[in-house]
Amino acid sequence: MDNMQGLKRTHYCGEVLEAGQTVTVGGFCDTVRNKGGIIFIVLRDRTGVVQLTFDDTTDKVLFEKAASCHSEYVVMAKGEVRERESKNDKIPTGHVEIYVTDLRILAKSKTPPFEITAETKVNEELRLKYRYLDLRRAPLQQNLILRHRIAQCAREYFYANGFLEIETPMMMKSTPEGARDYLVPSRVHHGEFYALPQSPQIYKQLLMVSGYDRYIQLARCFRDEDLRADRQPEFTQIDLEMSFVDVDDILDLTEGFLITLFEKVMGKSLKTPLPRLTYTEAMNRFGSDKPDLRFGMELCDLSEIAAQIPFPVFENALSVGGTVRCITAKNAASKLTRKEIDKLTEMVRGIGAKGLAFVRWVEDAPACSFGKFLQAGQLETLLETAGAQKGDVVLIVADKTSVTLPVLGALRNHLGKALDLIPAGEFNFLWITQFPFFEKNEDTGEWMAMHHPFTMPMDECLPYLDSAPEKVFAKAYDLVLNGTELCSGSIRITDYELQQKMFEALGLSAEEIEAKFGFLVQAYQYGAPPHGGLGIGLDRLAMVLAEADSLRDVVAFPKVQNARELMSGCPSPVDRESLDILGIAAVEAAKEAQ
RNA sequence: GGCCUGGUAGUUCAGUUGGUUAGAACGCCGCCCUGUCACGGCGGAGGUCGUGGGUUCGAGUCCCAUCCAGGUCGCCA
Repeated sequence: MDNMQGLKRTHYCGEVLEAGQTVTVGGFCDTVRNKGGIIFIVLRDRTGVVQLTFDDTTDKVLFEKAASCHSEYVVMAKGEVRERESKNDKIPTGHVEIYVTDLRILAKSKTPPFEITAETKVNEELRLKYRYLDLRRAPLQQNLILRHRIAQCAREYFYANGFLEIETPMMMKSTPEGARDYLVPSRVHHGEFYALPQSPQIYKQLLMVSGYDRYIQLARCFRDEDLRADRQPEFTQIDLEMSFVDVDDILDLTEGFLITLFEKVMGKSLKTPLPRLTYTEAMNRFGSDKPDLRFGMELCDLSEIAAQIPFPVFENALSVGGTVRCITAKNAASKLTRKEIDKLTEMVRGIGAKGLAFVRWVEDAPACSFGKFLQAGQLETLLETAGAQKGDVVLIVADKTSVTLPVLGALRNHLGKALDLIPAGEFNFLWITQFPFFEKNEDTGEWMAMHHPFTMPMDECLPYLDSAPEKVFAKAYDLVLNGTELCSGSIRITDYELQQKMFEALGLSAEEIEAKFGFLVQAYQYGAPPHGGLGIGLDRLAMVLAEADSLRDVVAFPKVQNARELMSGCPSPVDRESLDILGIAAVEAAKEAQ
């Protein structure tokens, strides 16, 4: 094995070089093409590739060394840049090569378990086990570089706007509301636990009480809940909080960041102001509080005409105060065959609907799943209300409003993908505002806080706090990008009396308030400026901007669905002694699993 | 916890109604080749068919259980 004594890297592989330069590069051997009398080695680093060339006319020892190189060997090479005899237009450095005079093999490599190529069909499980090799692939490197640039842009923008970066604790008090906490046992206090933060929420609010006025942190957050493609148990938020602001101030400043981000990182301009929909409007029009606005297919209310039709499904829904609504898939009759609609029915049953009624308008005779209940003219009225024409398919859900809207929303998303309605390369932001303050638990009939209990109700809703919870809306807002919830925030309650009232409205006893939030409630009695903030999901933002399908593509070392990390295998059992120190009894099941 | 999908050389896949020695491509190893760049030519090695049971004269194939991975519902104030 060689060392790099006497060599100093002068260039990255992806830099475009000029003939005549003497350069030194380092990287991984991508491919080694040995033609017998001439050897080409494609050398790769995070910036790109460059071709190293050797021939056997000058230095036999050097040539033999080049011949001994294999994929993923780590080498440094010094040589003279020259124009290629045969150029390759497909790569940026394809017109030059480095004619090597000094080659150092710095590390050999076993044959990797899969080929390190940009495009890959290799099973993700294997790639995650060898994550450090997968991360050598250009697409993942590009994603992590993009993520870095987003983070850099965020820091620069918010620093320039007077924000201070302040770290908040990773070990904090467990608060049983909301998501499940990851717990950290205390060695000093057996039987007591820290929690990893689900978000720095409480601390950043206290920083406002302390007068720091504008705070930002790229905050690691932890939630012990099941994973999804867009949910990892640990993630990063661009977390901020500001004093002396109301909703619009925060939205405007955030939009300013997005404009800068798109200009600097994506090289695109962003149209602002971003659209703002109230929660109610978003639910009614798109069946979702995070609608994807890259395509239409809005929901349509058919309740009025449905009330005239003696179809038991409609009658049942309307009789319990429900609703009948539809979406219309334009020109989809040929794709959405009867069989396909059956599949959709199966799908909506899986998410809570009892079924799916439809009108499939092929040729001159619309086929209607409830045709035998129709009287003359009713189908025409229904189709007209739905805005349907020949070739369209109208998909109808009749149920409680709380079922109908989200089911149609999910169906809309499904069809958007299935019918290829979503344009590529488009970034569609919108704000969702005026969230309901409370939501009713369908089973118990109790009103629960939709957001955390420090969220400020809208000023005009304050009179209804006790009398009409359904009329109370929150100074809370979400940012949505292409159907993904990117961030969430609110104006916080700073008034002690109002905070007490909120806790009471949520059914918390004085003892519970004191035990859970005593320190916070106390803090707010010493003068709290009005404040609010939000947290932007850095991982999700990177995922959408990278046009990746999963957070795993923008997180260096992600966890899989069961929250395991396949490379290291964590979580893992610990020895008896470690548990004893922490005062934790061994789990029999864990022993048996050994 | 529920539902759906998948697991066969290092990798990606094929494998007929259950029937001889489980195939291909890429990768890997060896030899040849002075302009390759998806290099080429010749030759070669490489398999506990996820695991454990069962049915059968006979199981990659059928049945049961289980593990792993992905998606999704519940869950995520």
